[in-house]
Formats: sequence, C-alpha cells, structure tokens
Amino acid sequence: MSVLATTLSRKQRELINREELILDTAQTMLNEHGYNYVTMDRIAEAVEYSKGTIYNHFASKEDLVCSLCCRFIKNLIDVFEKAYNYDGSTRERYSAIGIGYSLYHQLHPLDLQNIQTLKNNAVREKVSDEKLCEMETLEQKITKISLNIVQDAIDCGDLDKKHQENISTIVFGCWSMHYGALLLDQSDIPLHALGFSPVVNMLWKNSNTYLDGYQWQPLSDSTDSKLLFEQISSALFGNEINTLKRTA
Amino acid sequence: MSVLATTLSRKQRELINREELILDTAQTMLNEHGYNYVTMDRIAEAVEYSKGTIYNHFASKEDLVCSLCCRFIKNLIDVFEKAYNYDGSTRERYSAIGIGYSLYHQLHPLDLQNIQTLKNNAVREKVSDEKLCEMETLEQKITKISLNIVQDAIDCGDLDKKHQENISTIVFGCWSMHYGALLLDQSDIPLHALGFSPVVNMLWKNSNTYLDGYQWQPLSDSTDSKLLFEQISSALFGNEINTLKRTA
DNA sequence: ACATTTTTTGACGCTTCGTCATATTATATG
DNA sequence: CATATAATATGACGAAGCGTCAAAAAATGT
Repeated sequence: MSVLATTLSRKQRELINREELILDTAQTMLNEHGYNYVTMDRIAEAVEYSKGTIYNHFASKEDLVCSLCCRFIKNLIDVFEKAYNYDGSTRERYSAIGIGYSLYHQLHPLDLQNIQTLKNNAVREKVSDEKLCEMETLEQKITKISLNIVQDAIDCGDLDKKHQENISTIVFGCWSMHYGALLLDQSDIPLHALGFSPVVNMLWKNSNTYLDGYQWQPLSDSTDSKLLFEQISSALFGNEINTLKRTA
Repeated sequence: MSVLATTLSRKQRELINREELILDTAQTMLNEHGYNYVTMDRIAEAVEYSKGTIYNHFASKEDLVCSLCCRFIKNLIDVFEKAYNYDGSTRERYSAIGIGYSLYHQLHPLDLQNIQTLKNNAVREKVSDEKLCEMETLEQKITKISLNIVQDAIDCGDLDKKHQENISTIVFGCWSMHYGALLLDQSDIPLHALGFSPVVNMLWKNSNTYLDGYQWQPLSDSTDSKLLFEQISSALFGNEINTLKRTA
C-alpha cells in the first residue's frame, strides 16, 4: 500500500511539475514574443513533449491561457492580502489595495491584457467550464478582501453607517476605475498626446477624490498624499519598487 | 470631361455602397452568431462577392472589424454631441455624457466588446496603420467634447478655478470608471452573485460621488438624482429608452 | 518473461486567412 | 462596331494553426 501510494504520488508530482513547466514556457513565450507567436506546436517543441501530451494537460489553447490568468490572479491576491494587513487606518488599507493593483500592473503590464483577452466571449467560450470555475473562485476571493476593508471602515466609524448598503457599490467604483484606467493605459490610445498625465498618478488622485466624496476619514486634504503613496508602495512591493523606478 | 467625372463618381458610389453592404453584413453576423462565426468566406458568400473583392476593401479581417468599431465610435460621438447640447447646468451636461455612454452600451452591448477586442495587441497588430489612424482621430474627437464641458464648468464657476490643471484628470476619471464598469459588466463575472447591483445604477451613483468630490456645483444631494437621470435619458435617447425598459 | 494498462506520439483532417494567376468586365480607340 | 487596353473580380491554392486518434512506447502487474 505504501509502495502504491508513493508511486502514485510520484507520478502526480511529475504531472504537476510538467504542468508548471508548460505554463512557465508559455508565459515566457507570451512575454517575449506576444500572443500570436504562442502556438501549441511551439510550446510542445520548447518543452520537448509532443502536442498530444500538452493536450492531456489543457483542453485547448484558451484553457492554457486561462490557467496563466489564474496564476496572475493568485499573485494579485497576495498583494491584496499584504494591503489588507497594512498597518494603518482603514482608508490607508483600502488605498493600499488600489495602489497594489496599479503597481502590480505596472510591473507586469501583460498580465492584465491576457486577463482581458480571456474576458472576450470569442475566447471565453473555448475555455473548459472547470477552468472558468477556478477563475471565478479566485475572483470572488479577491473581491472579498476589498469588501472586508470597507466593512471594517464602517464598523470603526471611519465611514458613515449610512453607507452600509453601499459597500459593494464603493468597491465596484474603485474596481471599475482602476480596471478601466489600466486598460486604457495599455491600449495604445496616446493618452499623453491627449494631454493626460501618467495613469498611476491620475488614478491615485481620482480614487482619493472618490473616497473623499464618501467622506471616508481621514480625508485626503488632511494627509500628505504623496508621502502616503510612497509608504504604501514600499510596504507592498519593497524591492520591486526600485526596479520600477529605474524603468520609469 | 463631365462624362468622365460622372462615371468616376458612379463607380466611387458603387464602391462605397458595397463597402457599407459588407460592413452591414458583418455586423449582423457578429450580432447574431458571435465573433468566431464571422469569417471572410462567410461574409463573401453572404454579400455574393468573392473573397478577393472583400480584400479589395479591407486589408484583413481585423481591418474590417476596426471599421465596424469606427462606426460605433461615430454613433457615440452623436450621443456625446447631444449631451453637450443638453439644456442644463454644466454638471447636468457632463452627467449626460456619462449617462449617454452607459445607455448606449446597454442598448448595444456587443459594440464595446468589439472595441475591446481591437485594443488587444494580438489583434491590433494586424490592423492597417490607416485604419488605426482613423480610429485615433475619432477617439480624439470624442475626448474633446468631454474636455470642453469641464472647461465650460470652470469658466462659469460651477467648478473651482483651482481645477484648471486637473481637467484631463477629471475626464480620465469618469472615462475610466465608465469604461471599466461596462467591461466588467459584460465579462461574465457574476457581479450579481457577488452582491453588486445593476451596473448602470452603480455608475450613476459613483460618478455623482466622484463629481461631488470635486465640488462640481450643484452637488448631488441638492438634486433629485433619480429624476435627473430620467430626464437626461429621454432627452438623449427618446424612443430607444422604451425598448430598453421593455428588455429589462 | 509475458500480458495488460497507461501514457506518449506525431501524422492527419479540418478550418481559416490571405494571395495571385487567370477570367471577366469596363473603358478607350480606330 | 470591333478591337486593344486597363481595371476589376474570382476562387483555387498555400500556409499556419488547432485538435484528434490510431499506433507505438513505457509502465505496471502477474
């Protein structure tokens, strides 16, 4: 029995490792050569397994891309959890979520694009239900973190009790604002030519204005916004932030 | 000379008509059967011209889809211009832009999806520079309308002069909020299951909160928001609004 | 050592895009 | 009107990618 168990688990480990290898390879390919370059044949060649074997792991190319997206969301969840545990007021913690979201996508600009590719119905309809379900679960988890902070804010009085019924609206407001802004940022619309400042700055200003609109204490004009941004950034990303600065 | 001129213009008219025919056909196909069903062969068969002829009009499938997107944006420009000329305060006129944007996409949910498809690099890189340029021009035009209203607000004192330097940030804030919200709405994320109310309602509330944050007069708590929404809706869309209500 | 089950393989069929030599139609000229 | 020339339309074809499946190889069991 123990022999059976170990062989089984060794096989399973091998399967998992190979799956990781395939995903790593696909992601590298994606980052270096773009979506169109990534084909099942090329992945197969790169990992030195046949195409059939790849298809034993993933039902379709779209299924594989969906798995990559799940990884991205897991990374984001880590960032959100750091933000949740940030040592500060509820407003600071909630701001940390937004900043984490912005900066994550600044550091990994392609991830959001891939997620958005997957939102497209034409692509989505080719993903297996199983994978879609996995992704949905992750999305629920990440939403919960945001909702919890808003609830905390109401419980401790930073946000007026009358907003209890608006919790989800507030989360949705910030979410949509960030999501939209970051997508616009990478869509080759020449924002700069249209007179727009760098997106991360605008986002920071806009979400402060938005939260001020809800009177979420402490208001932004009683705070050194710039300093706060710096503090939260380095708390969330530590070293990576230097990389970002060097790039910009 | 006059003979030459008329034959040339007749030919040109024929070309333009055929181009419209192709676009109409593609759009119908898209709405009825989805992106994957739309192929160049099927379009050719439906319009009763050969594939080669289709390629005389459009450099690629993506080029054709880009032309469809340009049409969508033109429609949106019409809506925005109606909003610009809405008879009311600057805040009402600016709100009208947001409402117009929301409702247009409520009436034509697929249009935004197609535009977003095109923002994807993998697709975008196959569109001819010429078409991309055409779309960019339209996007600039639509942005200008929004910017102008904010400028009007500052000029007439509804918005404090200190925000002169933030005009583009304000426009970007509303734009990203709406863009993100509407995309999230159609991305099959089960927003309702997550406890979110219908997106158009949330958007209306959120953009009011956002504009209140900038102290754009008159503030929303001195207004009957619900009534205002109704008024603007029917001013912009008239009859179409009934269709919408019947659907919902 | 052999039988049975599991896994891997890559050639193959299918679909779609975009091209281009050929056929067709339109225009110009004698 | 006939013929030459230019413009346009056609659809067979090549290329590329996805996903399948019968056959081969490897692993497991006896």
